[in-house]
Formats: sequence, C-alpha cells, structure tokens
Amino acid sequence: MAKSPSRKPRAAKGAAARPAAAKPVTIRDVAKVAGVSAITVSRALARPELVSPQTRERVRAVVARTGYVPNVLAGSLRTRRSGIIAAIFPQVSNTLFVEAIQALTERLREEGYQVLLGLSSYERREDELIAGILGRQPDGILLTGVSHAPETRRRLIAAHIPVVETWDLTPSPIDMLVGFSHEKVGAAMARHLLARGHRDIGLVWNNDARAELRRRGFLEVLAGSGIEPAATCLGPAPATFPRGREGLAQLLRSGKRFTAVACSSDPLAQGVIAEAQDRGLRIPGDLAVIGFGDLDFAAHTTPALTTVGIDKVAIGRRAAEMLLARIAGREPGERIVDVGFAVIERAST
Amino acid sequence: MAKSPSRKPRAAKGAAARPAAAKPVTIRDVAKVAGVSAITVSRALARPELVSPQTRERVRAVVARTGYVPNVLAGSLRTRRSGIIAAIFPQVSNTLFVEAIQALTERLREEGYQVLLGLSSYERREDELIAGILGRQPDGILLTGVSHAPETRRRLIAAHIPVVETWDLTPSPIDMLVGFSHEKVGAAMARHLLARGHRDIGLVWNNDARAELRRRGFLEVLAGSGIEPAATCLGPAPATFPRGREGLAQLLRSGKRFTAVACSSDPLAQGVIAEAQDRGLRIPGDLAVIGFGDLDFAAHTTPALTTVGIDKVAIGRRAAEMLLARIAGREPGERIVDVGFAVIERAST
DNA sequence: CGCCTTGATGTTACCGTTAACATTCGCGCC
DNA sequence: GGCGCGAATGTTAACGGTAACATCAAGGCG
Repeated sequence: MAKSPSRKPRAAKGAAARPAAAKPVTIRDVAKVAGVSAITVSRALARPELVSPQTRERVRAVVARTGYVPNVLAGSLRTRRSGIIAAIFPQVSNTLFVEAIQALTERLREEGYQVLLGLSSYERREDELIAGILGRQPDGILLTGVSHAPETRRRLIAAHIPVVETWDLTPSPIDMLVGFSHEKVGAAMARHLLARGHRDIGLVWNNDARAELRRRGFLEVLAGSGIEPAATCLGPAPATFPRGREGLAQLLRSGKRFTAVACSSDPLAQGVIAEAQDRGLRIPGDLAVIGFGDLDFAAHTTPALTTVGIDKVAIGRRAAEMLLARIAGREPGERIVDVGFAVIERAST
Repeated sequence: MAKSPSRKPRAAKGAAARPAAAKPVTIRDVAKVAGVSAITVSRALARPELVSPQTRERVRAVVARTGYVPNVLAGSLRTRRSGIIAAIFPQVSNTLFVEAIQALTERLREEGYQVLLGLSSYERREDELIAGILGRQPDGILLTGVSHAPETRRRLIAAHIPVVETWDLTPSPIDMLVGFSHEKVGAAMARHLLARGHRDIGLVWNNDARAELRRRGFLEVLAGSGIEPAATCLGPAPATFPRGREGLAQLLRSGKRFTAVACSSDPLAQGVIAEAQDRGLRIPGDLAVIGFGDLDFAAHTTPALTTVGIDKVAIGRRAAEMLLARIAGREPGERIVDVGFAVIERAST
C-alpha cells in the first residue's frame, strides 16, 4: 500500500534560499554573553529582586541586544504553570459573551495570564475541544453553561485545576459557578407582560440551552395564570435582527391574535419591532415587545426596548477572581455566585 | 542519599482536606502498564500507522483506562511545533472581525491548530502583547492592520514564523497579507453619493486607523469635485447604534444643511436612520444614508441599508490557508491578496 | 544461503527552562 | 577569632514528551 499522497507532514527542505530559521537565542546564549549562569539570567528576568542590580542590568542589556525571547513552553513544563486560562464559549457573535470575555481577559492579563479562547460552536464538540485544551496544561478553565457531557466532567475533575462554569446556575457545579437563573428571567419577563394586562402573547425565541430555560420559566408563569402562548416561533442560534423580523412574520401568518411578543434576545426584539412598524403596528399600542440582554442599542431604539439587563462584566470579572483565588491556593469567597438580573422597563411594553 | 522517596513536600498552607493534586499520568506510566516503551505509546497516539494493530489497541485501552492526557507543552518543546496560531485583533465586539475569526479558527482546527486570540484593545498594547505571545512559540501569527511599531516588526521577523497581516493593504507587508483597500472603499462610497446627486454630505465616522483611511479616500473624491463635507462627527471606536443616533443629532445641531450622511460602519448608519426617522426625516427622500460592512441587519432595516460588503469569511480563510502553506514549507500562491469589496445599493440612498 | 529491505519496537539524548540544593563571600556580633 | 546568617550566584537534575538512531525478526531475491 503506497503512502497516502494527501498527508505530507515532512515537507522537503523546501525553498533552498530560505533563511533556514536561524537557531533561536536561548537563555544559555544570553548567560554566556553576560558572563553569568543560566539560572541567573532566569532570575534576573523573572525575579529581579534576587539578583544584584549590576548583574540585573548587565543581563537586561544582553537580552535587549540579542532579542532573546524566553521559551514559555519550556518554563511551563518545569514549573507546571502554563499561565494560560482556557475559556470555552459557544460563539463570539453574541455580544453578551463578548463583554464578559473582555472583562475576563482584562482582569487575567493584569495577573499575567493569557486567555485561550475555545469556540464550541456545536454542543458535541465541547468534549473534544476540552480534551485538546487540557493537554496544553491550562491553569484554569472557564465554561459557558452548566450542562456538560459526563466524560467532560470526569476529565475536568481529573485535571485537578480550577473550573468556573458561567451564565447559568445549578446546585451542583463541577467546581465553581457564576451566573444567574434563566428560569427566573423567563418568569420575570412573563410576569411583566401579565402585569401590563397582556393575555395573548407570542414568542420569538431561539433554541439554545439557556434560552430554553428562560422559555420554561416564562411558560410556567403563564401556565400559573392558565394561559398558553398564542403562538411560538422557535429558531436556531444565533439570534439576529433578520430572524426577529421573520419571527414576527411567522407569528402573524399563524392567524392567531396576540398583543405582546416576548423575545429570547434583544436583536430578535429589534427585528420584531422593525417588522411590526413596517406593517403599521404601533408599539406598544398594538403590540408590546420585550427582549433580553440590554444590549447597547436597547435604550436607543424607537420606542426604547423593554428588556432584561445582565451584568456581563461582573460575570467575567467574578469568574476571573474566583479562578485567581483558587490558583493562589485561597478559597474563593463563595463557590456559587448569582449575579442576578433586572427587568428594565422602557417604552416598548 | 538517604532521601525519602516520598514526593510532594506540599506547602503547609492549603486546605488540609484538598485532593493534593495527584501526580498526573505520564506517557511512561501508560507505557509501563501496556508493557511497551514510551516511544511506542507516543507513536500509537500520534502516528498509529507506525505501530502494529495489536499494540495500538492495547495502548489505546490503557490510555482510556488511565485517563492519560498527553502534555502538549512537553511535546512542543521537543518538536518545536506548538500547534498554536496567534491572532491579534483590536476588539471582538466588531462583528466583521468575529466572522473572520470564526472562519480562521474553523479552518485551522481542521489541521489541528489552536487559535490563541490576543486582544490589543489599545494600540500601545500590541507590542507588549506580541512579545508575550511569541514566547509561547506560535507556529504562525495573524495581525489586524498593517501599521505596527518598528519594534514589533523586528520581533516578528526575528521569530522566523509566518505572519499574515489582514484587513488592509500595503505594498510592504511584514510577510504575507490579505485585505482590501480602505481608501478605495471610502472613494467608492463618495462616488456613490455623488452619482446620486448629493453635494451636501455629512459624515458620522469613527477614528480607528482603518476608518481614517476610508475617510481619506472619501474626502479625496469629494475634493475632486470641489466639495467639502458639510459637517463631520468623529467618535472613538467601537461604532455602535447609539453613537450613530448621537452622531446625526450633532450634525443637525451644527445647523449645516446636508442631504446625505456617510457612516464608517453599519451600526452607526442604523443609528443615524433611527434618529432621522424619529425627527420625521424621510429616508432617502430627505436624507440618504450609506454604511460599511454589510452586517446581517443591513438588508433588513427599513429602508434597507446601502452599504459596502466585505467578504470577511474569505479574509479569515485565506489567511488560514496562507499560514498553513508557509508552515508546510510551501510558498503561498500570492503573498498579497486583495479580497476587494462591493458597494451594495439598497433603499437608503 | 547470505544480503538487503521493511516493519515493529527500543535506547538515548535532548528540547529550554527552573526547582532544589550547594557554594561562596562579606558582615555583624559575642 | 569563630560563628551564624543572608545575599548572590552556581550546579544538577528534572519537567514529559519525541527526534534520531539502533536493534531485531521476518521475508524477498539473486
């Protein structure tokens, strides 16, 4: 059997005239030039207070001159600290996540950690992704959501590193948790609409795991008043403006009557409003609309959007703090943090 | 040496009842259990075709049973291949970037590479960020933009790894390049408005480096017709819906007359439209609006937004291809790729 | 039948850094 | 003057893989 032609891991030496990747400068090269031992260079860079000022200066000069860049991989291997925190998100197209990522990254960078972002677009990829990432010896892991394959759980526990789950609540996290109750959010949205006198309610929703929790909370409250939603349009993530338009169009096509539409996220709500206005419906007169997320535009649409606000930055920062605490050997104040949420009443309902 | 064979002296501080981080399973542990040498385990996992089926199976079983996770750091140190591609972006809140990131990540993952995302929110951080990342021995780097500190250039060249710059063009990239001409985009936007008969034009723009290039192209074309913009509102990134509203409000406060507004990005344009409609202006009758980016909502606003479309996915994927080619020792087809753009005429102009 | 080839596996050393322990030296103090 | 001590620096040996080369048995072939 001839060798597969597709795989070519060992390319020939390639373009002959290539620079040939000069052997990189190592700590020993620097040491030799500076007339000290390797360990002294290491100290001068990592723990300068252990080295005399003159030596420190001499080493720094040589480093600058030679362009020495320490090989973090080698250092990590020896110290067993990679300086990497892995963060797994289902998507970065979701503005909510983005803000949390930014806060997390910022805080961790202050402490010298780098964030390795893993995108698990599809549920079943999460395990594979995490398996690959654990080999990189992260010092901590942040997960989005609380439902993970049992295999994933096992792996993470076996890895003996701090784990923070986010964006949701559960009484039994793998390790630590910072999030809020999506069911309560859904319930609050429903209560808000009921309080406004709505009885005929449509849903434009998407079907990711956490949105489904919000929907459950929403439906339970409705059911408590003996109400079923008039119509529901359920689509796949991500939730976008055009999907919101299409969602309302579908609800209207159903022929059912409704005076309010609840949406699983603000872009959907924005789309619903646009579609409604195009059809001459007045908001909130003819149709009330409520969203989720309080994204930047929510306060500035016409009419301004009633929605549910989440402190995304707090999630990112708290998660960072908890990981840092654990890494440092301290116990985090609480293992489970509920950041809560707030219904923000604006003009659209 | 009468040293006790016991391991961990264990810092006296930690919680007494903690698991004490059992020593992780190494390749030698697996080898011992499977009754083979370490290198055979290594081969069974990384290049199974070199190992007999029986051995392969035996090793796999032991790996599964012990939960062995190869230490990628150690492997990378020896092979000098980290399997990491670093990608530096100024922000992830920009949808354009997000789509490119996603395409890049996807393609690279197919080849077994992991993307290390670096966020250089502030210009001056880029160098620092890259310095830190180079120590992780990435196999390639993607940069956003083409203007970098000289120190950064030097470092990257010294690192002897493939570099792709993106989102812009320059005749002298560090290594490879895939982007488009922002000046031409600006010029095309201006030409579009001029062709529609507009002579009094306002700008709602933001001031990141590439937006400035688009503005320059825009102004040059106007100047070619002896025109200056009626008014300009220049704000900091990121470009958001509320900033668009505020932008138009400012232009109107200036008292200048204008029949069209050009925006440096679609969210700004959407905000401008919202503000205009709130003030009873008809679009495009009283005011024409053009944006940039062709984000998902652009085709679905009312009226639909005239904008400039960029093939973000192509940027991500081409960049990935170029890096992969270089890593494999092949020359990329072209070192400089212009993905172009297209003015998409819709109802708002 | 001996030589060469191929496939399967093993041995050794090394990747670049730093933990752990060792050494040296100067200085204060009894 | 001897001792202890801390500051500055050095030596050695990992960390956990895999490249490079070595070994060995089984077969092909003139």
